[in-house]
Amino acid sequence: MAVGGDPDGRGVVATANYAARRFGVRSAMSCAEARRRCPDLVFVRPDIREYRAWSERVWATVDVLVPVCEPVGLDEGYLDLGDDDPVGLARAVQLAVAERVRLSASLGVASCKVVAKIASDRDKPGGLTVVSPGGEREFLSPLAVRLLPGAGPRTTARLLEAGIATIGDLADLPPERVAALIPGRVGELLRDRARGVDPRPVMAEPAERISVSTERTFDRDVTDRGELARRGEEMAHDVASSLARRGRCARTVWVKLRYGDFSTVTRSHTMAAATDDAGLIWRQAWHLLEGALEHRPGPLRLLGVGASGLSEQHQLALF
DNA sequence: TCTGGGGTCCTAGGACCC
DNA sequence: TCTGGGGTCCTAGGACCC
Repeated sequence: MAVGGDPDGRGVVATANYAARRFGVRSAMSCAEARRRCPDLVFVRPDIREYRAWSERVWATVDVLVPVCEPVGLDEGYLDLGDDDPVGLARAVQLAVAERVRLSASLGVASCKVVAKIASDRDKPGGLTVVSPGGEREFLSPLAVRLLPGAGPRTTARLLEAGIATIGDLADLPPERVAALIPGRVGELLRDRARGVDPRPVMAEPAERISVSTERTFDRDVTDRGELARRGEEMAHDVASSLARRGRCARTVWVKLRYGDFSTVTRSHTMAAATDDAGLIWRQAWHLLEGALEHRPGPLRLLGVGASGLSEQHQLALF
């Protein structure tokens, strides 16, 4: 079974059960490819409300045992287990979630986020992997560099080309070679992480949102301006209601265009004052869209509308 | 009928300001 | 008689995460 988008259209796999994974079905794979690999695959559309409800049940259970929790998305997160008996507390969390929510949880216990996350992935489903303080390098060293959070497909390809295959290889690299391979702060960050160095604390408070957006991949590439206008205006309204729901206004409006060849263009405009008005957001977005299409015409596979530069909503005084 | 959707962070150049 | 330096904002693109 796979959960994801339209298997007869342009959908991708969001996740798949272990039976499907044995056929090579993976997250982010196109549904068409997944079906080729596993012809009897059953496709299910996602039900985000259901997942949210289950997620809340899990976190309500965890919060009772661990006061400082940082959810990441719906289905994972970091817990500050303290110094007293972190492994005992981890077992208690696992047990409570199994008994009260009837879900299994995979946990990793370690001295920092990056090691804990990698450890949590080592034994699924339902495992618990402990990395003792001081054992970080030894634990990370033999693992594939792709497993390091922050080393995505691009970076991993570059590293592999240079003969760096494991996290240990990256950890042992002299700084000049890291800088040549992955310039800027990203390279330093990844090498630190490869050495088990990660100063990020567990955040008890969710971060302020800094942008809202919506985008749609069309069933077929769209050239017709009228259709683009209809779809775009809907999206502008969705963005405006998302802002209003959060009590926010935005100063920057942007559009995203993806052409038939998958190349992607963005255009943004920053206004003098922030707004949550759907009509105003749409007028800005349409202007940007027309400009982009004038610069590069062609059928669009995807259109997106977004807003950033968020501030608190405020009502101007009338008197 | 290959390649989703909602996000964050980083980079880099140009404008602008003191 | 060349063309400072540092900081911030804006824009566009890219990499990454769940």
